[in-house]
Amino acid sequence: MKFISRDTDYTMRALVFMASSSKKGAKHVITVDEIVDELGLPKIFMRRTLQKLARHKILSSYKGKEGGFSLLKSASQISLVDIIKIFQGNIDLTNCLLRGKVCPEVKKCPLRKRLKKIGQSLNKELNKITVASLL
Amino acid sequence: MKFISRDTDYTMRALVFMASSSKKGAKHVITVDEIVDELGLPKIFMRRTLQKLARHKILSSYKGKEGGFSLLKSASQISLVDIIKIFQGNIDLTNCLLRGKVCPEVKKCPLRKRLKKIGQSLNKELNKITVASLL
DNA sequence: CATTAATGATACTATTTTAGTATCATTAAT
DNA sequence: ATTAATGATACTAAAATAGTATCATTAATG
Ligand code: FES
Ligand code: FES
Repeated sequence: MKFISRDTDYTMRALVFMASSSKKGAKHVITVDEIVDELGLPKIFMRRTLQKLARHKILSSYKGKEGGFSLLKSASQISLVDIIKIFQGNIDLTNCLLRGKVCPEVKKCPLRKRLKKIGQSLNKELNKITVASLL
Repeated sequence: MKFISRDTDYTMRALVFMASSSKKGAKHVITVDEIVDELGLPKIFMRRTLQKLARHKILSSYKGKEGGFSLLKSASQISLVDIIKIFQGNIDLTNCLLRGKVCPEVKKCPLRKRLKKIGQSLNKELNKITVASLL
């Protein structure tokens, strides 16, 4: 069962790379070319995912010559669950079984409540995995 | 983000139906037709999933006239996680990010360890959701 | 101010996975 | 022998994922 999509995966690697190279005091504006050369990822694909991160205010982007991307949030404020949400939507287990007949009173449904709880704790745990914690 | 596939979903509903009708003391061999009529599910699809459950020793099956399926395991011994595993494979979060460069020593990888732990507790929780608990 | 090198936006194609169907073989009751 | 069920497997359709192509916009810089 696949839990993490390619976008999420590549993105996390790119973010770790960006964080580590800006930590080293190097320039913190990095181009897509630099990232994909370093990590061996498909360029056009990566461009699209980084653009999305910029729209979500995780990165800033700079157009034109000498442009590129830089971290907008700090590495400790970007967690795995943020990235999963952006590319894969909310982690929500309650989408759910037994519709209709078996469970007519959705609001009272005990299964739903339990799944919700499980989902919440999963979110919480994944939220602790930040880019900073991977450096 | 979809966590539960159609097979898993339909199957859980079918199992709850089967468990509840055998609980009522009614006959416990039930045909696919009865299940899909009751729950409004696609028949041929359902046949295939129930056959798979039989192969996995969750159901027994009886061929021929008057045949059908019955629960082999008791409702309290069938959990959501069992069914997810059958149709969707293991719930495994460690498939994982940062291959190659960033994380050369796979065995020592702290991220991997943390994801593994999270996956284990998720499994544990989903394991508590049994068919019996949904009756 | 033209050139160059970057991202922004969006449409397109290919691949893989999921969902669902069709069919024939086998089995057991009557 | 007939009928009504599952077993096995191949097939098709639809949706999601992965990846590409292209043109527009922007900013540096000689
Ligand atoms: S099981 Fe789905 S609403 Fe209760
Ligand atoms: S992050 Fe994948 S092995 Fe460590």
